[in-house]
Amino acid sequence: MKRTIDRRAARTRRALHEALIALILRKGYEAITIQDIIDAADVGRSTFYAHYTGKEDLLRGGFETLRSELAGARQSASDRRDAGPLAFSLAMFEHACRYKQVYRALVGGRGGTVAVNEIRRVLADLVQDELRGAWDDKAVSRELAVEFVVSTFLTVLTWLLPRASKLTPLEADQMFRHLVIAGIGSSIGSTSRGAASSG
Amino acid sequence: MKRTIDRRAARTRRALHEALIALILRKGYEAITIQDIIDAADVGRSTFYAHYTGKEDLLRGGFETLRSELAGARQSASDRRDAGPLAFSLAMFEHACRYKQVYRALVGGRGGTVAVNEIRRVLADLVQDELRGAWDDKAVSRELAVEFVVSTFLTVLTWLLPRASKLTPLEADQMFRHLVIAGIGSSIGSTSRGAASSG
DNA sequence: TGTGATAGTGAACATTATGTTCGACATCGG
DNA sequence: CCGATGTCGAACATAATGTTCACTATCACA
Repeated sequence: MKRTIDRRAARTRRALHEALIALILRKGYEAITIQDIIDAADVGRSTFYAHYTGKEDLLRGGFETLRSELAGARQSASDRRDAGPLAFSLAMFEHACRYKQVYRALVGGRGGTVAVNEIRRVLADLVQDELRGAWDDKAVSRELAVEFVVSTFLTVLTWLLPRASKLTPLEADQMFRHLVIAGIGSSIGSTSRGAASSG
Repeated sequence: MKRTIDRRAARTRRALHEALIALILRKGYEAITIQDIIDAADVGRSTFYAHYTGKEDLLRGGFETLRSELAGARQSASDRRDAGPLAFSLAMFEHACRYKQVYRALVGGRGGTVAVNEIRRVLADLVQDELRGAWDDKAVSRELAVEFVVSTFLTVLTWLLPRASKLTPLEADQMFRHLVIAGIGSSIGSTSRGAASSG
């Protein structure tokens, strides 16, 4: 079988991904058509479909790099032992800060669904790893906790992106951790019955 | 001007909404075309566009009833004063439980984006109301807190729906409150830093 | 019950995007 | 150099969208 990828194929794929990003920045994900992409990438129509099944497929492919970057960041963080649990978050906020433009274009518009779902999956895998072996709760299953962590992260991220003029990744990370670990119980004065009284 | 809606118009709109729900249950939101809808509703094509700008618009319209139902439920709950803050959640879980089929079809598939966003908006308004006047936190703004509550609610809901064979709305509500108010701090070695190093 | 206003019909049309096919050509790796 | 593989690009089939228009049905109201 073929082990190494043909240069031409690699070139084509790279061109397509770059074109996609450029287009996302220019007009947002949703408005992009296949025609736009292959024009920008200077690639034949049939060639496109030889590689990807559609816009969505192409976008998804672009997240492989993110996945490995994050995995690496998390690894080194947990090696240094300076981040405690949820070590991924700071790395992710930093990543988002660096590629802010792309993130905003992806997450902002409502076309972001595909992208957000993909990010969600990448994160879910990471969090799953981190919570493994350190879970002790009768009220909430670990699966749900993973979803909770991921969705809170994304909430903070998408809330931040349109306003992230001066917020540093570190501050963002602190807000995230505050919410995820302590909830908002300390911030609403009212006493709630039965809510936090599990155990 | 016209205050009361013409019977014919009302009839048409109702037919369209019913058709949409039926179709959502049968084949999922995303796969539905305008043609499907007007066939099922037995309505002329031009008539459809005289009332709605598209599928999405039609769907959105259907949430007006949800909005008022929830507002009512929340009102009576806060009248009885038996729910503390976040009074909406139990009502919403009950609503979701009653219309489980529809919710599953809407939230489950990835076509659910439009629906989920709409639910998100309805909820955000409610939560906004409930958190008004009772917010005291330096670390997290109220706006973000609203987003946090809503997204946590939706996380619990979407996590529950595919498995909600035996969960009661009350139990769901407790999980939700636990997460939102106390976070997961008590379940992981929150301040410890060795907890996550599983490898 | 008649009448003007309003709503609905449905086929035709323009438009836009998708995804496939195929013969000819280019480039790769060996 | 050669066979395998990738690319081109135009043509095609398909499918959905949204608009138009002349005609018909129904409504609200006097």
